[in-house]
Amino acid sequence: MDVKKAVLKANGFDSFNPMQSQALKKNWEEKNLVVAAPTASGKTIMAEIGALHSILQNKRKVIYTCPLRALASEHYDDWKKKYSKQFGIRMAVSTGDFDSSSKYLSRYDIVFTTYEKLDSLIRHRADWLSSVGLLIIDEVHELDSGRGATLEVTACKLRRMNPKMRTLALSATIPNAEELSDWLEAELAKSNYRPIPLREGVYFNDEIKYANRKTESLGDGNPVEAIVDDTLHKKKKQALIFANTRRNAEGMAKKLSTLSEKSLDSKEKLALEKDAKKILSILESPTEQCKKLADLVKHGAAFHHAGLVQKQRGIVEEAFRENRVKLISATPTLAAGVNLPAHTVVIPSLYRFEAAGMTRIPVREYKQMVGRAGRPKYDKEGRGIVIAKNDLEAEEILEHYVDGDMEDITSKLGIEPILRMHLLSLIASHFVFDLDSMEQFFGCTLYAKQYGDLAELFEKVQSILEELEEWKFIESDEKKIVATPLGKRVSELYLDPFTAHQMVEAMQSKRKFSELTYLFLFTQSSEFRPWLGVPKKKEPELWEQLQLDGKLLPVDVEREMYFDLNLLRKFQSSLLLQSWVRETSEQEVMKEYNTQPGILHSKLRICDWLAYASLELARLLKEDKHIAPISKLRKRLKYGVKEELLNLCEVRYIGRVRARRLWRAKIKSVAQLKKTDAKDLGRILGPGTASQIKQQLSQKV
DNA sequence: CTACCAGCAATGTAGACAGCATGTC
DNA sequence: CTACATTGCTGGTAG
Repeated sequence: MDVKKAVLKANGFDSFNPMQSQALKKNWEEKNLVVAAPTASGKTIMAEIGALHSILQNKRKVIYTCPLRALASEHYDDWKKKYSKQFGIRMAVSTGDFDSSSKYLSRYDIVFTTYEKLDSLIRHRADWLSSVGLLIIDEVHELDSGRGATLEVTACKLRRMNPKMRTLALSATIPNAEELSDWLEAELAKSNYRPIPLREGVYFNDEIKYANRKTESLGDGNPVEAIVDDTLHKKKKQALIFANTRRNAEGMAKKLSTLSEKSLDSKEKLALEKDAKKILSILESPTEQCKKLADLVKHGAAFHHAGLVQKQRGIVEEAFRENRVKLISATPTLAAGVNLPAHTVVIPSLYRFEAAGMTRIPVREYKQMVGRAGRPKYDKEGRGIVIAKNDLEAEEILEHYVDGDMEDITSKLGIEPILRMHLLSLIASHFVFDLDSMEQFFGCTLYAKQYGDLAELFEKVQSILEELEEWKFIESDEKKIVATPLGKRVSELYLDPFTAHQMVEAMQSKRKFSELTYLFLFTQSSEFRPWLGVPKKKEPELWEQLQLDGKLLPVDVEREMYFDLNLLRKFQSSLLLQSWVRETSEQEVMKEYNTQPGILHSKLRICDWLAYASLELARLLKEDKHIAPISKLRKRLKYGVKEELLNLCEVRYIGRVRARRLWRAKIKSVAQLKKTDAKDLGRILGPGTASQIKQQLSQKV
């Protein structure tokens, strides 16, 4: 069977594009391969060919790994549609989000994971991993990011476990791609090809100056409005605007909604009304943000950022894909996230706030955003336009961003807190058991390739080892290093060893624990970062409360207030959670803590994981007194309820709102619920829900 | 004395991965 | 370091 032909057919193409032909000339069937090409150049086709070849020809499993859960499931859906039935290929997703129970993963031919989940699978010693024939690493340039060390270590682990495994890495067009292919002992295929031509330009003084220095005049007025007006009305296309803050994204969408409204026909308006309604119905009661978004969507505009709940993001994305929503104004969520191209991409500012203050974004990120321009099958070309403040800046942007090279990729393995976590996992999984094996392992990293000298790294490693030993996660003598059972569990739970140490210390202490003690234990961890911001105005009040509640916290407040710059933010984060489990309405929580639904949800998710992890540690350490309180707290966090409602929440279709409503109607337990007449129940919860619940309760008996 | 406003200072700022076992309003 | 929009405060002025 000809794999190449099959892939072409599945994608509806007659022939390969120049980038793909070039890559296929390499010895991809035998050797490792790095493909460095622009976003949307059809790199995935290479992955598909590689995967099919490995499964059908070599009868070996494939792992596809990438930085985002959404990306993993997007590819899963797509590949499943194209190949699953036709070739009898079994596929599964394994991310923290959606897990096809790890045990059964061995039955599948392709497993889609995130870098972290793949690492976690290795930590859990999934034995099928050693029968993998091909590892596909998407977005390898992520090696340079904060999560790069995880990818680096994970790739090294898997390659060492599995010397016969081949590696296929897909990268942006970075200048030092050779270095990367050297590290992976791979062939390199580098290309600048784009199926849909991209015209990059800079807007200033009512005109766009393109890379070839040709210009296009637009109407005058506000730059973004002029470009969007041109895109929506003159060209009848869609626009994507990348704002640098959430507030900007919302403001921009609002300002531009008068433009998008003009390009809607009555059918679209009708469908948008439905979208708006859906957006409003997702939370227990619509927050300000929901109303704002719903209102904009009616006008064919939307914003998109992490403050939105996943489902709302999904609605916006779908409405854009189906061309009802004409413009989206988004933060970088959309640049690296799901594939949502638009004819024209506008970048109002290349600056973004970071720890160091306002800084200009890397060229790589600019290319990432601009790469979203041009919808396959709809557009003949795409446009990526930056707004400049003056002539000088316009020219400078053309040089540095449009014509410029992306930054080199450098290993981030040396970052200490992350190194600490991976070092423990290496020991726990027996990749490292003495100094020799340690040198061997780190010798295979990109870090070693780039820095040559490992002395500096080993100095850090040495001090980390001492720490880990002090915390009783490892034991070592002259000859060997081994992980303790505690250390092994910490590695499996995927905790930062320091977090685990703090949990252990606190739980083994004599202190009394209250709800807030546990919550702070979770929020103080590095996993919880970033902590909620504390408005200056609120600071004095919060310090005062910290003095009052200080005794409840598992830290020495008197001391930490001088050493820990984030103490107040951690404290406030734990108050947010406390407020949630005390049944403050979502709307009120948002207002009081100046946050957004999407943020609350993601924090709750993290907290649930930390709570589970602390529970596991308590079990292992036989600190039984913590088991019941943490279990209870976990459930309360899940539902956002006081303890008294937990019983009712056990029932499906009953969450925080309905449980409280029942309680007020004097129905306080499942037992009482069973005794309640269906009609009475209907009066409290509505007839539909009542019958669903009744049905469920009768089945359980 | 008060209502109002220009002008300037202060303020705040993106995203997202990990465990485990199944079902919200 | 290389931003910028929004909010809040101050002091001045007109009425």
